[in-house]
Amino acid sequence: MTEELSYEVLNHYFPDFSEPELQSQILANGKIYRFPEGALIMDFGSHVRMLPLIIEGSIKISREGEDGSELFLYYLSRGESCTMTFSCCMADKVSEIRAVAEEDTVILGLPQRVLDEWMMMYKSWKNFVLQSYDQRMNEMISTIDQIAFSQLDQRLLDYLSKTAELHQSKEIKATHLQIAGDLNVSRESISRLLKNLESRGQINLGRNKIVLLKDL
Amino acid sequence: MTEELSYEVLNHYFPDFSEPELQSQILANGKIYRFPEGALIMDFGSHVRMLPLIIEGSIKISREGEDGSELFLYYLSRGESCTMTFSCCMADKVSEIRAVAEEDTVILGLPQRVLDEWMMMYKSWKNFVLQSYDQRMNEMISTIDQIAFSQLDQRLLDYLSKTAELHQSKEIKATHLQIAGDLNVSRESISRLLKNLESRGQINLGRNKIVLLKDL
DNA sequence: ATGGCTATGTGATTTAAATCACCGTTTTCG
DNA sequence: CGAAAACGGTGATTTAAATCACATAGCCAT
Repeated sequence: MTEELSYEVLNHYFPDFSEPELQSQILANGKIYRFPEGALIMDFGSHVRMLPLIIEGSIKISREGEDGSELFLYYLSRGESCTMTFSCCMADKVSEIRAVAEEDTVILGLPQRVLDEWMMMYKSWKNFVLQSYDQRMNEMISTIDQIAFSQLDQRLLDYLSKTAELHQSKEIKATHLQIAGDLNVSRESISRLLKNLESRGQINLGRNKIVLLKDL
Repeated sequence: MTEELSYEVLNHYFPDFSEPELQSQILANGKIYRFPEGALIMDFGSHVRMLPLIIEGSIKISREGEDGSELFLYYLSRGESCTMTFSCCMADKVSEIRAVAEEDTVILGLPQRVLDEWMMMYKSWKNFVLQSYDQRMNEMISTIDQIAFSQLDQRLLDYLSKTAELHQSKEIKATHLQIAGDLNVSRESISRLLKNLESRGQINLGRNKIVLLKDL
């Protein structure tokens, strides 16, 4: 959490940015930002003029319905970037999504201006951007699959395992209400399904806490 | 439907490809393919080595659930391209989606090899690719919104208006079963909702046919 | 026209999840 | 400390849509 921007940091978290010139450009133009857990990094409708690359920590991306309810889309973690933001910057549009720091998070912000220029100058930058798009596209498809084709119990299991994997821990720190919000369903449904999983020996429940037993 | 590949055709349908050199490259490397209405252009799991640009007609893109059921994602029409295919080509992966000709369709196929090269050579190509990603990303978000936040009646109305707009006609040629398939719901639900819309004076129903009155 | 598809209409029943209405328990904060 | 808020559990009821079970209507081919 005390990272300063340097060649070492850059090489460590983004080893794919291979061109030395790109590296100096990033160092020259990038700026480090820190967000404590829970901080709102970007919200629906806000203008963004900076692309965040995640150095340390992770970010939860979600979408808002008309009535203000929320839907979890995906997590971003170290070495990744926010493609939706890239789109926004390029087209100078307003954000379609909300980004909240899932843990204490350090990001490297790159100014709007350079993002497009670099596409035609540095192969590894271009590859990074295209790969990000591809990843996010696939996340979205998988989210659609879940909502359209799966029952709630499957969605819940998937959510639990994604979250456990992100934090590299079998113990998930969350309330039933938060989970229900992320999946855009009722709290009671989640409570009942969790109780069910517990009685089947798949998880242990505690206050603000869910422990996955076995491999989910 | 008798288009041959030429500068005129290219300039007409893809006026944004402004660099003369890019234009000759496209003419040199592109190949025209024709698909009759209903033809399967690409299927889940198939390998694609070509990016289709749509010259004439339109294509319906959908996603398949594990049980074989289908979900409509979006239409592509003239001047557009299939971003999902671009991703596949770049990463040499297998198709995640199905593409079916919605009408008689002419596409310009570009070989895998050139797609990436051109990104750093021609600004207008790079812009086209990034814009396509952005558009598709937004379509996906909107699909997610629909499934997650809307009731079936809203989804149906949205589907009907998208389809009417695509074909530039208030008359939609489809059976209730097809619509139900696209929305991944039961045929009976669609029949009942349509009957309802009819009784409220919003549409007229005929065999294999739905006519939108007013503006959807 | 007759018999056989395919499309549509509609009632009855079941189902997954939402909603409503409460509990008691744990945590937080004035 | 004690009150209020947050968290979690659980029954009862309602709801949107699926499913089941037919009926009827239009279309096509011999």
